[in-house]
Amino acid sequence: MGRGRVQLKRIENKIKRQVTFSKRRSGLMKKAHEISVLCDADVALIVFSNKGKLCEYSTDSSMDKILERYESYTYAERAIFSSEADPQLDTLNNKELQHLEQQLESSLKNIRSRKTDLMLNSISELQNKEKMLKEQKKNMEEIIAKAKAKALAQNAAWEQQNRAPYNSSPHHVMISDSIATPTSRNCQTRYNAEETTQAELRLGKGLLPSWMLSG
Amino acid sequence: MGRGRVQLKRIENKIKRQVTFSKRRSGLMKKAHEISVLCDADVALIVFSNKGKLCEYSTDSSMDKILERYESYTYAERAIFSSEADPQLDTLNNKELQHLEQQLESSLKNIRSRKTDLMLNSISELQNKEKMLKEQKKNMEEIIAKAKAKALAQNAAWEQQNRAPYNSSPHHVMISDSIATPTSRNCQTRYNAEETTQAELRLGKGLLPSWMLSG
DNA sequence: AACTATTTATAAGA
DNA sequence: TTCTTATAAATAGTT
Repeated sequence: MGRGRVQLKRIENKIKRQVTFSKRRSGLMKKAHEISVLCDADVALIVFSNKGKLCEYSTDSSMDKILERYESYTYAERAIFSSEADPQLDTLNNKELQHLEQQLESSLKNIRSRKTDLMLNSISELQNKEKMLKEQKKNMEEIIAKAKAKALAQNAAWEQQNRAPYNSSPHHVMISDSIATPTSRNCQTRYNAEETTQAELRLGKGLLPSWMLSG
Repeated sequence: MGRGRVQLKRIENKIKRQVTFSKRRSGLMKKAHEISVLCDADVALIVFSNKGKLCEYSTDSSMDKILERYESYTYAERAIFSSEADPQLDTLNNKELQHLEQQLESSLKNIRSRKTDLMLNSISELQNKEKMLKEQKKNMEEIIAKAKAKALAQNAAWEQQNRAPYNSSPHHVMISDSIATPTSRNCQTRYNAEETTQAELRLGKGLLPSWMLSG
């Protein structure tokens, strides 16, 4: 009922899921109320959102009464099942379940840990690359500075040797154009980059990630 | 939703009521299932028909679990409300603990999700930086190449103007020394730096947030 | 939080 | 009950 067909599977987008939940919850509550009134039925509806928030609806005879009614209704079934079941088997099953739970938790832990490792490796590699590139950049800047100095010295020597200004001037201009201007532009962008890096390092070296505290 | 508008009041005609109940019950169950799947919610739906027949739906975590969860959830609330009257409530029982556990699990979920987000952001930022630095590097390489070409051209001009080899040679050597040789030398050191740095980073030395390593 | 194009649910009829 | 169909309602995507 909407602009697109809906696939019956978990909505992965968190925002979308939240919105859909909100809309459908109210729709569901409304329908629960309607069937309750129209058909004179006792309805109890309990919904825990993905985040653990509780929403409930119950016919005016109240939630507790309906749940009690439910319990008593299913009591017979339960009695049959529990009397049929061997008490020793029951215990074993419980233990088995506990064991299974622990195994699953352990697996989950491993998966999380591997995921984290992968991401950390990725970050570490990128940090290496950054460092490397910065070094290269620094070196090249030095080279450019040196070259510029040499060029200037060369021009000076040229002028001195020729003692005529008419042909030394073009050379000087050409070289400073090709070296000086781009260098200063690149210095600008470099400082920006360093600022962001410092912010990140502060995060990295910090004792406690502040976001953990905000829940 | 049908051929006529529906009044929200008990359907007096018994047959009609029965039919409507049957139709709406299945619709309600369907919707309960849908929100459960789409929004990853825990849903428990209990319907007693006018005649006392029980129909139920619950998310696969089972009716009992959800009802227990509901009890524990509301138990805490009740405990809080009556805590003024009863000072002995600080003893935590199973249900309270269960509720607490669920709340903590929910928080943990959020924290994990935010941690992942942060790491992904970090990776993305570093990738941007890498791109930027590579661009800068390329620019500088071009600049160096240009400068070198200029220098060579300048030397050629010098030689041509003076038509004497004795003073053109020193200039040429000087310039190629200041540009070509350092470039290759710096490439060498760069690779060394990369190797040692990577070893250090794998150990999480300094550059990595320490809290990430316990993962 | 509204809007609206669509899909879905369902009331009535068979 | 079940199927069909006209129509009311719900709602997905959008603003």
